[in-house]
Amino acid sequence: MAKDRKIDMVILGLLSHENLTGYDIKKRIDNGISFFWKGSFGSIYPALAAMEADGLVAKEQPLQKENSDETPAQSGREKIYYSITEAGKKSLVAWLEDSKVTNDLKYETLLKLFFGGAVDESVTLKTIDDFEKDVRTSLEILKLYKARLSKVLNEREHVYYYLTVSFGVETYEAYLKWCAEARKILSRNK
Amino acid sequence: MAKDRKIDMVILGLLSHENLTGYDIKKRIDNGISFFWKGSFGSIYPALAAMEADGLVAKEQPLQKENSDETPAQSGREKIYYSITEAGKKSLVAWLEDSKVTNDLKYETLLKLFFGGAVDESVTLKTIDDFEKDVRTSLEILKLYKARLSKVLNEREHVYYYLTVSFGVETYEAYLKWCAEARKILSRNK
DNA sequence: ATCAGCATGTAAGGCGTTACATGATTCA
DNA sequence: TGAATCATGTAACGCCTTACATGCTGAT
Repeated sequence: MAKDRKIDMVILGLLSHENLTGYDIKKRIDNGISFFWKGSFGSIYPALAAMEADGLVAKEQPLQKENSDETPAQSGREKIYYSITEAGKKSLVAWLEDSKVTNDLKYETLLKLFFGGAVDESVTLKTIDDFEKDVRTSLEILKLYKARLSKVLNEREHVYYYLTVSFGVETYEAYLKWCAEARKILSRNK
Repeated sequence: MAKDRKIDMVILGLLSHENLTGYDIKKRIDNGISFFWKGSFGSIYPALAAMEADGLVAKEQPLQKENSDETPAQSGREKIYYSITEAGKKSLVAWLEDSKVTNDLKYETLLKLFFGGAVDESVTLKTIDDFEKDVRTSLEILKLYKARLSKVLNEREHVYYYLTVSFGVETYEAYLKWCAEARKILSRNK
């Protein structure tokens, strides 16, 4: 009930660095933070519209094309850049300073594991293998990011990105450790 | 769009062990698997009703009270036990065997960290401290569970529960390790 | 020429939360 | 007597996903 759309904060946070289009925002989410947050066009565009109405973001005036004497429209899909307003910055800071957080985790993998008693052990082992494969792939990418970022840690802006990636590496390595243990225990009990 | 209500599987999984009321189901979720899955009454009761209509679960005939000559109703809130049907078991197994899983993680803590550049470092350090406090509390409980369960690992039914708890312990310990690292890096850059 | 990627948006509908309504029983 | 816990359910509403609609641009 309480207005709680976190996607708003993601957008404001990204816009606090640079002006972006809705499409850009989607790419930033997918490439940078997708391992702990997701967002779809169906949530981004409506959020941008709502926040513009609330004065938290503003459409950037596109540069006037000099060699056009007619109406500036007529083009189909044109980029719309958004910027964060002062009110938007205040809203972002208020959220950052609010100590209330909800970390909402839904591991379907663990759910399947928890109810593994209803099927043959091989089914559960397959679930673990699939999970492990995904984790290995993601972990490699995260490690690349981490290595790259560790070289520019002196620049303050990169520290926060580095720390989230580092979080990913730590948890994913814990996942792998657990996968090995789980496989051992399940095999032992055969 | 595709019918994908995971709460159904949680309920079917729990009912595959024993007959339960909606209230019991809520308690099982809260006490046993809340660190990787959540469920509210507002989702449990409608799911039970829908699954009963679909023949996946059935209302258990409550035992007839012997010393009641009148209509068996008249009592206000009476427990309603549900059992899993054969169709329900099939549905549960089909889900367990389906290799498609989605682990949906939303860490608001990491989101706040990622955008920490917009506020003073002390704010971000506070976010980390709060997170760490929660993790420590939960970890202690998980460790108790793990110790208790490790003693009954020979009984097959406990293995799956043990493994999910073990997952929790591994990841929570990784969280703590990360908290220490994060604090160090943030302080260093002051 | 056609496909992938760029780009913005809407529509339908599922899923889930919070708050509310109701009432019994147990315990301090 | 009053609070907490047990117990079932509904109502309102918010958030998000998926699929669809539309069309440009650049590379193969």
